[in-house]
Amino acid sequence: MSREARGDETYGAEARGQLHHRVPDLGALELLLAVARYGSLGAAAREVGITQPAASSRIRSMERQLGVALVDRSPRGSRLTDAGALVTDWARRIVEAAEAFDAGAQALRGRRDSRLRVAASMTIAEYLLPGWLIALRAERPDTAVSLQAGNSAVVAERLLANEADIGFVEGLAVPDGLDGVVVAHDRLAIVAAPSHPWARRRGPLDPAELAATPLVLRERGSGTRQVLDAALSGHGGLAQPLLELASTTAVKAAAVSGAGPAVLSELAVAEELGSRRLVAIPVEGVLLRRDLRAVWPTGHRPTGPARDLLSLTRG
Amino acid sequence: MSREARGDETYGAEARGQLHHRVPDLGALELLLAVARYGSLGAAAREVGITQPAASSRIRSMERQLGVALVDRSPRGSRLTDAGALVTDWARRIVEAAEAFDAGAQALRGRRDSRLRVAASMTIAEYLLPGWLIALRAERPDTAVSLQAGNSAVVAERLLANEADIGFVEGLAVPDGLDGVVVAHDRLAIVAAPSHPWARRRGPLDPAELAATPLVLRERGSGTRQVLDAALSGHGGLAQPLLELASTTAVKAAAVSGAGPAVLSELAVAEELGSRRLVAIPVEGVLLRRDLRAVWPTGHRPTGPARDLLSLTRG
DNA sequence: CCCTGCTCATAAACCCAGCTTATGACGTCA
DNA sequence: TGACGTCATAAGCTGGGTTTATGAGCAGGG
Repeated sequence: MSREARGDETYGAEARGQLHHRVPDLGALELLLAVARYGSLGAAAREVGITQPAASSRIRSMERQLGVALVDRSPRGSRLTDAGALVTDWARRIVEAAEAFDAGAQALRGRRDSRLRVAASMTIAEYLLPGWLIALRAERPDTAVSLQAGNSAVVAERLLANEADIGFVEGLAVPDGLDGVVVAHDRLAIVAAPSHPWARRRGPLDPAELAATPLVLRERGSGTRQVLDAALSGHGGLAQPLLELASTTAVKAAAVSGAGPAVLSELAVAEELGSRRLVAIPVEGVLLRRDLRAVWPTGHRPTGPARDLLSLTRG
Repeated sequence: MSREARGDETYGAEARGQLHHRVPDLGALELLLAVARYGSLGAAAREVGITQPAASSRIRSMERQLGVALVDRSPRGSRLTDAGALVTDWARRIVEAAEAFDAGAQALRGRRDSRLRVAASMTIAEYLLPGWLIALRAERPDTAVSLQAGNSAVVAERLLANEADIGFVEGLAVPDGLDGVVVAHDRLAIVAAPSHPWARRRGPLDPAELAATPLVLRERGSGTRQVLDAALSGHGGLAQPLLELASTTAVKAAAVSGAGPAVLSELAVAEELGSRRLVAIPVEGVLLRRDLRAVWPTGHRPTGPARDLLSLTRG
């Protein structure tokens, strides 16, 4: 019983999880980007390593799938239609996410004998490192990178055992035995669904009010939770949480669906803020800021590839 | 001559454009997310509408492809490994980009008889609208949306001809015959590669210095170019551009590769700023801000689905 | 203690999407 | 008019991902 195409009048909860039926696969999207760059199906085909008929057929089936003409064919080449340009822009974002995935996955697989061995905390590995690795690949294409993710203690241990060349940690202090520099900041953002009353406030929130309000939070012991506890200890301490969830994603989902205000790393909610699925609530006079640092064993400043990476993260 | 797997020691310029050989396809990524949610291969399989053996095989081949164990199998279910959790986070970003693509593409295809007909400027259609459509689908799953992208004049024309129910424009003024409200702001950002001297400045840039410096820009007549011209007209006017390029993407690429400072919508460079592939240069005393407005024919405040959408964009 | 029910793995057969090669039609330009 | 570029069409092959059928391992209850 093959799954047949449903009519598309309605998408309930089931819509999620069937995306690959309605979104062209990565190969097709890469092909589309190549067509945009080269203005020719044949040239694009060459670029992605297939033949011209294959490219022609693939673009055509993508147009059928989307129900939109993407390309204006002419004997002198092919240009994107207006709709095609828009689709290509959206496609580019998928491909960029795939590049980040690839860079990260490659490092994750990288064996211990890589030229550059990185140890990083979860937040950094998740949000920042892929971008850095892409930049590094652009500048030094032959640097093989391996990545080990873990908390500050793990990072320190790896560095001190000379099993990593450079580390990245988030936290209030630099672990013993390590030197470091701040490479970025991770502010905690108070976020709520746009429908929440806080989203309509004129002025910033009072710290005491924040502390007194039940929030959606990560469980006790998580990094963000620690920073929040510390910041609000002088304002009466944190109220009983509204929800305690195990993952950043779960917290985000709860906030988006309107369960209540949540506190999350700015890095984690950047996209939701941009599209206004969430709104940031300013708070007055509390420092919800956490330093992200590159670290190395005291006295052993990074050299070689590690230095290349470090210089990327600081500009 | 089949393309055989190259050794992966080195990736030069050719790495781009072969992503789909190293990144699992969307179906596999969705399956992985489902495994993360349900903690079971079989349940995940059911969720995405395939059988358990298919899921098992697919996860296994994904692990082979990435060279990393993603899932810890046990007779009581399956949990992600540490590496698997990281991979899943990266995968989620691809899937989210695919959701935005899908929401946009669906609207692009939508016929004129859709319940909600939207006309939007390019910047808004490209960056903001997909997120809004996802949110709208979450709240009103049965609202069929159609999208027409075009400049302010096109948007106005559609609205006045009653061929669109709501419009979105970017620009200095509201077109004649329309009413509107500001739903977001689009600041122009001065950006440069982290290696550029401006990235190391202590203080903000002087407007006159900005005006006097050759920049990488969109061609004359583009929206961002107009705003920039207007803002700097009082400071000696814009210098001869360093490069004039036809697309936002091309400008971004030039800036990232270090050609020189560029001026782009904040929306267009948010991701690059996050990963520090580009750095924003603050400028003093110039208003590089552009309002993004929802608009409708004077006197015809949006009702029904259009009103739902409008309320999403404003909170 | 064994049975039932959950888990995941393996094996064999099948199907179709996308590939290649070969060819053709259409425009443009010298 | 002929050469070169474009894209389209047709026929045949291949392989990845699917299905069904089956088995093995572990947990908990009668």
